[in-house]
Amino acid sequence: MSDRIPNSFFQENDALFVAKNLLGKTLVRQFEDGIIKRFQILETEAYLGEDDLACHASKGKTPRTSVMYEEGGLVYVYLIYGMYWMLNIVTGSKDHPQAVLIRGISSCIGPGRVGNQLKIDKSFYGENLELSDRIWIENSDFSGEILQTPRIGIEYAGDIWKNKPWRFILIPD
DNA sequence: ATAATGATAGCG
DNA sequence: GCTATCATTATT
Repeated sequence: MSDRIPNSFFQENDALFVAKNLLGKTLVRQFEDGIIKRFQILETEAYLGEDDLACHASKGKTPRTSVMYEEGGLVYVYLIYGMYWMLNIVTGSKDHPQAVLIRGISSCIGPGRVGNQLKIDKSFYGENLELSDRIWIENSDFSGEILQTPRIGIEYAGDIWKNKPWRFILIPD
C-alpha cells in the first residue's frame, strides 16, 4: 500500500510550500536489516535560497551546499556541532537552492534526534527520494492543527530572516 | 548554564 | 595550514 511521493512534487514547489505540506506525511526508512519503519512528519522548517541568510546556500555553492542546487527530491544532510546529522529535503528546480529541514517525527522531536533515530549519516547526501530503497516519503491522510513560528537556532541570520515564520508544526488531533 | 565533538568556510 | 562557528542535545 505504498504511495511514494514523486520527485516532481518537490521540484514543482518551493521549500515553503513543501515544508507546510510535508506535515502529516509518512517518512519511511528501510534499515540495513530490512526492517521498514514509518514515521509521521510533525515539524519542518523551510530554507529558501541564497538571499535567506539562514540558509546554508547564502554562502554560495560549496561542496556542502551543492546538492541544494540540484533539482528537488534529493536528500541534503550535514553534521552539526560535531554530533548530529540534520535531514533535509531539497526542493525547487535546478539552481534554485532550497531545502526543508525535518525537525520532528512521530517518535521524536528535534532534528538531531530524528537523524539519530533514522540512522542518518553522510552516505545519505544526495539520496534520491523517488528511487532510494532506504528512505522515501509517502502520501497519507491526517488531521490536526498547523502552527507556524520563526525558525530555531539561527540567531546569526539577522532580524529579517531570523523572524520569518518558516517553521511548521503539526499538532495531531 | 554549559560541555560535548568534528566538519566547514574563511582567511592566510 | 589555522580557527571560529555551528539549522543541537544531554546533563548539571
